[in-house]
Amino acid sequence: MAEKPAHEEHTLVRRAPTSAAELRTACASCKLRELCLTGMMTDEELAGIDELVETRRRVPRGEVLFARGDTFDALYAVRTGFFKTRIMVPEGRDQVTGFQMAGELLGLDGVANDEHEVDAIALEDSEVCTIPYHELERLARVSQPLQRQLHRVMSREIVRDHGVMLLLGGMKADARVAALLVNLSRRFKARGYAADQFQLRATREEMGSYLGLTLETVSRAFKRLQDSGLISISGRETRLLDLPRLEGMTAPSDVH
Amino acid sequence: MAEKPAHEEHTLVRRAPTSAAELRTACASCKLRELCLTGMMTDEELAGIDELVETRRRVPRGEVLFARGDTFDALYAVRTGFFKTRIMVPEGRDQVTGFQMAGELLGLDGVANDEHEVDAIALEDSEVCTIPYHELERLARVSQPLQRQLHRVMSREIVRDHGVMLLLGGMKADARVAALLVNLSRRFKARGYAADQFQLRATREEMGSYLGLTLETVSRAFKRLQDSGLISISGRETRLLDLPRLEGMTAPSDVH
DNA sequence: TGTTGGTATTGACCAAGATCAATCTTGCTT
DNA sequence: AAGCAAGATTGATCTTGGTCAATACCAACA
Repeated sequence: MAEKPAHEEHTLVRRAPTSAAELRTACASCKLRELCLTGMMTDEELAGIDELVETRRRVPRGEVLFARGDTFDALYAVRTGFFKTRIMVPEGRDQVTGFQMAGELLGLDGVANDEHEVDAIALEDSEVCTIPYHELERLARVSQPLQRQLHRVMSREIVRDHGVMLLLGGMKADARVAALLVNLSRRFKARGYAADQFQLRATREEMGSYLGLTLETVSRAFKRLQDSGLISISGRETRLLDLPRLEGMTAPSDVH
Repeated sequence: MAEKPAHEEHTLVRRAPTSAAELRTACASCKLRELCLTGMMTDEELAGIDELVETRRRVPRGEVLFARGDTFDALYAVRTGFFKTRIMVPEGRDQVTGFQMAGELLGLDGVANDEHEVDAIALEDSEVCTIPYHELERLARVSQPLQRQLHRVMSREIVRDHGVMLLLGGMKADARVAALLVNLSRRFKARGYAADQFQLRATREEMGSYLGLTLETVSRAFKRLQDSGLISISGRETRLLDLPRLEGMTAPSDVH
């Protein structure tokens, strides 16, 4: 996973000339908008937002979109592809804090201290919309629906993290893995993809890091789920054979 | 811990008549304001905010400030006291998602879906400021500094949750307990209290639930920390004898 | 086509922490 | 002051998942 040479390209790529036609496909015409920042906004309200998205940017697989310590000045909306965010802890292993797919927002952690707190890395060739943050705040002062939506998105991130805390705090290995699969499934479904079949972009190690497990335990959990006929896996291709039962597993155990 | 009769009082208490003199002690004169929502704002900016805080409300120990499912219409700033938030999972044990002390904000999780996602419970007799959320949004559209601060506070919550995920994902029992103590210490210090001596309001069970451990393990971890001379405890009174070493322990272990 | 490096599986062993259970404290209530 | 209940401590097992290590798989590439 070559992550070294990517980072310097930032400014280069960000301002790369884009055809006018391409730029026209901003929020107003974006298929993902109801998942993204402008959800719930009427067409008139959207009209003024069109120029919000400065430009798009390609992020090849393995490359860093932003890194911890980078000064924060923009959010990124995933247009296509798949990302992970992670925290590098000095002297130790890093930890994955989340996976992001099309229509989801990256970078909200940077608002707190004007610098990013995590690294964001593409797990497959991806494309993001760059949303200049000061511009966004300015518009959010003008447009109440946009303000509303921004706050909702931030709050949703908080709620999501609570879910992960629940998972890490109380669930057993198999339940954690099942919870991740169910979660991905729901998100794919919300985007119009199949709920019961998708590509797993993360490695065992990345999933383990996210779930608070070792890669071996993740591997064994997958095996157990397979043996009980709940899922089937070949390569990256993952199939959820019994979604209801998988969902049933994700109830936190009686621990504590 | 009697949590039953509290809840119905909500509306009663919220609108309880407050003396005009008391109401004057709003954000502008609040000693906690630099920690709270209006931090970084100049006095002129604050002038218009004075009437933001609708009223204050007492919450006796053990009582519920808001519960999961309550419709969300206000944030609460802790003025004095100590709270926990928890998620009740049906059929199972609940999990503590955070502890909140004076100057900290409660209820941000409610923005996402217009209803609260967690229960907030006072761990000691407390007092909160009620901040009507629509009013806050309105003001945030007018005042850029307030908008800024609101976003920062939300982002900080996200970053904080990442810290907990790190803790739950990778640290051993003793390190988790040490991390909690260090965290409380820093927050007390930021509020002008002693960094190395304070009252632990949470029970072993509550701390365990927050840390993803059983109460027995928390108890044993405390013992080990005491035996190594890092802390001393008598009743609720907790003393941190070697803060640097405690901080040193909180590095996530090499697990995973 | 074979080599290589990253990824995944599988097994044997071990340790941290959960579980079960028996006191011991502490703070309230009457 | 006595009695009680909630909380805390401590000990004896048991289980889960971490650790170490060997091997298998698979795609990119020379």
